[in-house]
Amino acid sequence: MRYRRDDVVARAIEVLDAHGLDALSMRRLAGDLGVQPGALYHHFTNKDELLAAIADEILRRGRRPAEIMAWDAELQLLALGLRDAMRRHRDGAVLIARVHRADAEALERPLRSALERAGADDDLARVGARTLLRFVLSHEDDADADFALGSGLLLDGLRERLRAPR
Amino acid sequence: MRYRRDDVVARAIEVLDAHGLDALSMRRLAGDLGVQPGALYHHFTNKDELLAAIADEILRRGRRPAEIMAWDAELQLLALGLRDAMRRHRDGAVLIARVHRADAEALERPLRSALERAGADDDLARVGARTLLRFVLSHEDDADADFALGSGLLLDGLRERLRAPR
DNA sequence: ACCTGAACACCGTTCAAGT
DNA sequence: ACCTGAACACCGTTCAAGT
Repeated sequence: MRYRRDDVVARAIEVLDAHGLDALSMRRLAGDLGVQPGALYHHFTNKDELLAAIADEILRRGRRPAEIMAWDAELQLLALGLRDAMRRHRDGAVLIARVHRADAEALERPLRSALERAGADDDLARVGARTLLRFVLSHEDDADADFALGSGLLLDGLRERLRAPR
Repeated sequence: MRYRRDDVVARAIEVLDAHGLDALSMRRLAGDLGVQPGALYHHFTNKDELLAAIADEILRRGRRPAEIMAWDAELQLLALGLRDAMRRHRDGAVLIARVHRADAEALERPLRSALERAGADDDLARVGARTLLRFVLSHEDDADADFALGSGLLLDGLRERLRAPR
């Protein structure tokens, strides 16, 4: 049995969906692949790197093409796309939030640049993007209506500040 | 060596502060107390219950007396108090966020009732409280200015909806 | 009421050696 | 390039038995 890195990630996502993040151990995954635990360390230097690769793949699958639209509609679309991607997998939000703690930059960038194009200064763009992102990551289990209301609150706050740009 | 539940919690908080949440294992804590691992299960049915007791104690120490004030000032004060309490301990936010996932009710209640007194309907009070709480829990490491800006965004959004209560 | 001793069923990680 | 075999240093939890 011989695998490439991508095969391992794909199988890891299957284990995640079938049994959850708690069950996704290096040993369990190795056993599932019919391979010794140590073999995984040929593909990943440690478990965190495996989890990061899983998060990448989940987000890659959920990515939508960029469009030209108003900043608040774009922000809403980005947030919804992220929510959809992470909800496609068991424990998806917990996994992505965990990886995001190690590397916040990649996920925040598109949100931040949308705010910058709307005229937000550096602080507002950075904090606005971060706040919205963390909101999305922490609302996996909420009803769609609650999600809409909560993100609406944030967008209202942002509109308030962008309406009169000093 | 004989301990009561409170002694164990107090010592657990010391281990947390000195070595972090990752190092806070049942075995490590038992060793620190000079006791066998199994002894801890006389005081707590499992590790989650120990963590919940730690979170309780941290929040209890940080609690402030209620005052009569405007709803938005009260919300701000509650958020700041929670932030202060959790920042007094290493990994405090991660710990409390984890416990909060199991029991959201207790932490959200004071925020929700402040919003209800301000005239918010059930949905707005529930979602507003939850959003603000999760914001606080996910911003442990942020600068004070970023925290103020981010919570300001949320409060603006709430004010917008409470100004014209239908 | 609180603890010991000992076990059960797991973890992540390393590394020489094999193909 | 990818894997085996085997080890190291850990986990959480249970439970009969002791004081």
